[in-house]
Amino acid sequence: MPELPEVETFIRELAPELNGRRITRARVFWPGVIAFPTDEEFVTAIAGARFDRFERRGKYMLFGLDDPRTLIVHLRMTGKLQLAPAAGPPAKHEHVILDLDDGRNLHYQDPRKFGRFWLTPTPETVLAKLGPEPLGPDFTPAYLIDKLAGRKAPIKALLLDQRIVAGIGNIYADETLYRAHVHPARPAGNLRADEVARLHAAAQDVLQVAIERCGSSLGRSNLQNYIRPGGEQGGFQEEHNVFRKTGQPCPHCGHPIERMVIAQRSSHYCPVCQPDTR
DNA sequence: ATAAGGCCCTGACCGC
DNA sequence: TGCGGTCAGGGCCTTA
Repeated sequence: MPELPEVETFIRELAPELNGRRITRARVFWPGVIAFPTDEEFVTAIAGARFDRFERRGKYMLFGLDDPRTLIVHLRMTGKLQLAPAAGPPAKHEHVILDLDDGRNLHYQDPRKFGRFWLTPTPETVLAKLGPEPLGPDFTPAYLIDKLAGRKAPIKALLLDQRIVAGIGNIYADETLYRAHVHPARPAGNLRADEVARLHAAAQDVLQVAIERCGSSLGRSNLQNYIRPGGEQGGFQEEHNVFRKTGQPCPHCGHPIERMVIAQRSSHYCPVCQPDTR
């Protein structure tokens, strides 16, 4: 599932390919994917625009056009952008195709149909509720201590809350908690300051290395698997310690990794290295 | 304000 | 082999 490192990889790898390219035609095969404006308006309005800016905010991709507008894409669970030579009819689960002026197509595929596109001159309205970037200057230990203070929700749930910090999903929340030796179910407000500081550092370390490894490719099927825009896999799954490793030995102590559900999400942790001190 | 649960989606997987 | 039930989960919504 695409989280911050995967989305960052998409942007980094698409930017040099798309920069300066003009969209000659847009096709939408499932209207629900266009969150704003309507799908018909989207198709008309984006034709002729040229890509010239590329950013990421949390798990959102921002494609700036050569006018005040920005194309925003969120892949949610199973969305994929792939750059390929123009082909014939749309593949299965293909919801958007942008024809480029170099003869290639930008394909959007999403089996679960959770991902969304926005075309807007005011991207801040889409991104308004997001917390700070976890690798940016506003995400400090003091900030995190303040945001968690008094909260009774499990720390895992708050790491997933994009209003607190933007870009962490289920994979990197579990890996962060493991690295910080914090049990996922502990009430966030009960964490000591040094534990929150460890979480802050662990989140930054995990995300930084995951970006260097171009994200995590895993999943039970090719459909769900995260694939980079040119078709290559990421590499960080080889460095996962706990995520989807239930029953396998903890890399540190050897105790079997356990699984529990928190905030309706699977959580994987080592009960020895991440003691439950609730 | 916070916490918890439901919803959207569909392919994979499991048990019979 | 076929079939029904369950699971996966990001963001948004409703409820308490």
